[in-house]
Amino acid sequence: MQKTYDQKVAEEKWYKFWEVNNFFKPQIVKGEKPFVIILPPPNANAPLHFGHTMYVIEDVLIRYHRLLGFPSLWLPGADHAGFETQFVFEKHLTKEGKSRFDYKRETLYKMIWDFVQKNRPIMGSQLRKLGFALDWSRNKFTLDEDIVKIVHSSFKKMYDDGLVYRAKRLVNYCTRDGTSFSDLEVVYKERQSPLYFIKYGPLTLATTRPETKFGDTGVAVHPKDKRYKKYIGKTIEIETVLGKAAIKVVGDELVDPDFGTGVIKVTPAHDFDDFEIGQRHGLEMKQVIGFDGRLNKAAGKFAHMTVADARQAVVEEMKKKGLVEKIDTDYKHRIGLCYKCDSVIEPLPLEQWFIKIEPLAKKAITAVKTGKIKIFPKSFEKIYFLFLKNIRDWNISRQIVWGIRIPAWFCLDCSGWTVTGGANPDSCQRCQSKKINQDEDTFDTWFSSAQWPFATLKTTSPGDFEYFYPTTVMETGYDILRWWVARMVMVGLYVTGKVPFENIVLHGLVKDPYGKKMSKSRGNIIDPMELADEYGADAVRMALLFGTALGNDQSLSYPKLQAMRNFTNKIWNIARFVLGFAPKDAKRDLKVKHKDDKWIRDELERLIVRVTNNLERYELHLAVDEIYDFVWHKFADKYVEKSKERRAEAQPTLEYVLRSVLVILHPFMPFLTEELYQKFDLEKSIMLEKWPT
RNA sequence: GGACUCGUAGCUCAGUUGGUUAGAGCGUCUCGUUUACACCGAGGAGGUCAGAGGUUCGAGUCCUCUCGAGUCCACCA
Repeated sequence: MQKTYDQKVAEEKWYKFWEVNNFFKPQIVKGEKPFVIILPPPNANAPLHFGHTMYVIEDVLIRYHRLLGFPSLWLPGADHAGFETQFVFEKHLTKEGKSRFDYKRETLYKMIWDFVQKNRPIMGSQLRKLGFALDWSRNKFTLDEDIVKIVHSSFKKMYDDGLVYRAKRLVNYCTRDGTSFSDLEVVYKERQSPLYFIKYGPLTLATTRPETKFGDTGVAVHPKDKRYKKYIGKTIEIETVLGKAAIKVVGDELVDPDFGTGVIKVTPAHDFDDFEIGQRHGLEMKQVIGFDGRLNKAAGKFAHMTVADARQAVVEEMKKKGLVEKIDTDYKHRIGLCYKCDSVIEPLPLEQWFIKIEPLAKKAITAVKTGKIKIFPKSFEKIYFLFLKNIRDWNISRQIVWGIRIPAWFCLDCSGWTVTGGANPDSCQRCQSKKINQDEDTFDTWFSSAQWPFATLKTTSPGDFEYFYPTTVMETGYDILRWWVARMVMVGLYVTGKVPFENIVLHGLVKDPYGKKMSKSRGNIIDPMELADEYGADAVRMALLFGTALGNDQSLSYPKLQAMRNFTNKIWNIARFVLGFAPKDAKRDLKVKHKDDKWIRDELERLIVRVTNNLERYELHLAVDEIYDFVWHKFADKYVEKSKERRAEAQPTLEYVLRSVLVILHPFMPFLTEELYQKFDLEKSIMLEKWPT
């Protein structure tokens, strides 16, 4: 045996070997329960980041269950990640002096598609580099045609069941570019603008936007504000520039009693906070600014003015009527600007698709309460329940191109909608008019990813869904428990009638060595692939598991990486010692007589029990700790040392323990263990071994 | 503002349902150049488990409060 372990050679050699021999493909055995994990699909737009290395937990579970003899499937895929991908792509366009508005919808979509396809092989090779036992023959993408079909049909089912409705929701709209923008695209800047103190009947309120007052449908104060408590729930008479009006006063926590006078006007159609307040108190939404950036006829004589002109005109008129108490000209606040043209972003109400989520949420709560789904660590159940109990209807429309287009057609004649399972209708379902246009919007990315467990299995091999669904474990970061995991439960239950997975396993975040979140803007991103090159994939895997309890965050630790690299070296050298002994000299007497042999075999037995128990509870860090301690301090330091005095007699035990250790360690360190296992000349892969009991 | 997590040896973190002298890795100190390994071995030092109070025969582990760190949500993915 070589003096040192060459991890690079081993990593490439064995992954190819496993893949070529189809070891990652499960053998379907009817009647036998399979073990199934669907890989949380990484965003297809970028290489893997450190968060993705936590997939190692899934790999350990998959490899462990394969050794136990379960037909085990780990299904890979990629997510189109709507907003984020389009945003990243536009940054590339900007570098070339272009923007998304230079292209037609279809062209833009195709360009992003190509951009994403270019990245996908990189991602694939990275997942391989880390040794992940993924069944590549079942690889899926959220925009695969067959997946899209399923997403469409789920939407249709919801629509037919009356779970889908249209409602207005505010979007960031640039009236100059004539389009809406995602939050990522809005640039917030500090601006100085006059703060007007305006008389509203008995009250005085402060606002920077007097021109939107025609859209006011309420006045809000803090519910505990003693000054105004008596007005809450009452309707007050106010004098306005357009004459007398009546308006309701509501109490809402959102109001800051210390700001201005502690009274704000509520304009649900033109302010995000006001929209929230309006929703809570059932206030009407009255649009006064149009998509052309001008006031509409609700503004009376101010109609057709631009927002800026109207503001001045309204203030002048108010001054004349004595409605302006004072003007604070020093007021500074953050204002949203269009990242492209620097215009002020106008929050405007746009009709969008919503899903009535409460009935689905109730079933998702029950699934966990009754134990059909278990959450590890259990403490996350609280968050899960809290989210589902307070859930609000799900807005699934997105005003972007990169995504699955919503299969709904609007009729210009009867204003009705025709929703299909994807097919293009030739006429309106309601009035048979041919004048129909498909909705421009695409689905929220989470709407498709919420269907991932069944959408994937329904579109791989025939019979897959019936055999592998419900899946066994959904393992992912706790940060997307609500956005993704809870929604998978809801939509999965709704569409298939079954839970999408039986266990939810949540891991924590990987932060930089100083405990800070890794992010591009901080510039503290560490490439996991570089570390895998330096320390070896096995060591990186172990370092991620060692010493971090499930669900807890960890800071990347170089000492830990070193320790695990040293551990690989230790095992390599134990093997060198054990296998370096000429086998012909060994007494093949398997009867254990010596107390040392008995001791180490007992210890091994105990280790197996503990590791097995810890794996069953998803306590991987404890399993790793047990193995580390056994291998280094019991096997190497004690048994191997003492065996030197009676080498021939100890040889069978040395070999036996080493081989068992390799099998136990294989889920954690697949490359090293395969490399060493091969030295036993057993002419098979360690992946075909049995988990010792 | 709401919720959650964390605060245990110099550093990074473990410590299942409360139960004997609180553990690991790294670092540190002493010794050791024994042919598996210096990416090593033998041994040692180091903690009033953030603070205060409470429940209990017994608390790092449960409850309350205080202080500190971080994350999520409140707008969005």
